[in-house]
Amino acid sequence: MDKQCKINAFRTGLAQFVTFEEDEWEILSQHLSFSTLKKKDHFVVEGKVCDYIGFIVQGSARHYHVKDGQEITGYFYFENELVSAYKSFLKRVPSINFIQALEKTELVLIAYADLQKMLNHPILALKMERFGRLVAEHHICCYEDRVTAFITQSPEERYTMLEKTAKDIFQRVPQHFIANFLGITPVSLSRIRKRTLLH
Amino acid sequence: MDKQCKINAFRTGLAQFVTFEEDEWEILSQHLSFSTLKKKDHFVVEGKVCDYIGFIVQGSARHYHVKDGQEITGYFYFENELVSAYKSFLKRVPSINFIQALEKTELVLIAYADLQKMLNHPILALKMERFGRLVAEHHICCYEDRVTAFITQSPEERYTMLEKTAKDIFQRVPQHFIANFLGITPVSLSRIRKRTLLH
DNA sequence: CGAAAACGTTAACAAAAGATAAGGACTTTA
DNA sequence: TAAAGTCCTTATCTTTTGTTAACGTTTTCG
Repeated sequence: MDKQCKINAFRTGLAQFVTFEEDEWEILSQHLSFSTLKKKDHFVVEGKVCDYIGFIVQGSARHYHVKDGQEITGYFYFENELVSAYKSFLKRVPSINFIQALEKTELVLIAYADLQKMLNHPILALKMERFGRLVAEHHICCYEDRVTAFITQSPEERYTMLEKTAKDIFQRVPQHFIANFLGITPVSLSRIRKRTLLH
Repeated sequence: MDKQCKINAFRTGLAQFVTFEEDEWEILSQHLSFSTLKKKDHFVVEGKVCDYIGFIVQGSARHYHVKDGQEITGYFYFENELVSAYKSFLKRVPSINFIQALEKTELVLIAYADLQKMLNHPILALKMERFGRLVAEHHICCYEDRVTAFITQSPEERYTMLEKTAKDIFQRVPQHFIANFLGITPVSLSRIRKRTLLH
């Protein structure tokens, strides 16, 4: 996949937050880099500071923790979404988790240092601040829903909801990752699926 | 409690995100309003759009959902913290939960319309965008930890962690609210406490 | 002050989830 | 292509949690 194609996809994807004018885009696009992850390559590893925000042009990834030698998947990322270990990226602290490609994945990257430059660039600053704010606000809304689900719903209800709102995820992601995402074990998810099939 | 005292507390509290210069503060402070909630007064109710972000000068509040006629407490707010139903506030949609004062609570408020004015004010815009971004980023980091706890920890581990990192909460908040916050029933929390006392 | 409400604990039972292991189907890869 | 690995299901057993209800204490409020 060539760079221009990736850049175009990125620009289109950003439009849900902010639209950049030609002169702005000129500058911004000079601060981008590109990456292709093979399946199982890592975008971030535990213990290292995450230096990039990535935009997924094609492919997917998962976010996971290692606890007692076991991997626990906490989140998925798909096309046209931003991916990063935000706390690590924003606070410059070592990541407590991994982010790994689920398949061959094409990314557009913004490095932390470049982002800071743009936030201090006279022409770009205001729009970049707004962009950052809107992205962060978007994530807050997603997180609100996710925490609400853990607080107010049973595992079975969370499964049913996921099945209703993002059925395709079951075609793209191994079921035991989804179980982790729902906060239960793979065995338990298998039981819930059987149980809910028979009403 | 008089206004000037509240304004000062607010300015100090904001310093963790952004510091405003005199001329900026001059403008910003004209867009503030003030409120005192009695115990059990609501800051937001389900079904209504949340029109304010509040800064708690004194007091505390809880965030709760009503499901099957039962209240489920999802979060607490204390002094020097911002409180709002963010998704409702940011996206202008009806809130799906309530926010209620746990005791007499003194607030400094920013109305949505005023915030928008400031975000478009030539002098304030950049700093307000940054302020908004940093607040949102701060919340993202909090949410990351909270979701991680649900994914990787058992209820007992979440209780132990809370007891270690925020012991004072048990003195300020009824235990059955904390149970909800941990994602379990009050009866279950009572059992966990007994169990963990005997090592 | 006194009645009502709120709160935490405990008990008993049912339901659900975790842990472990085994088996079969499907992929990957050497 | 054969072997190894991955993945999902199922079964069994244990542990934990949910549900409901009762009890005593404390707090709230008319």
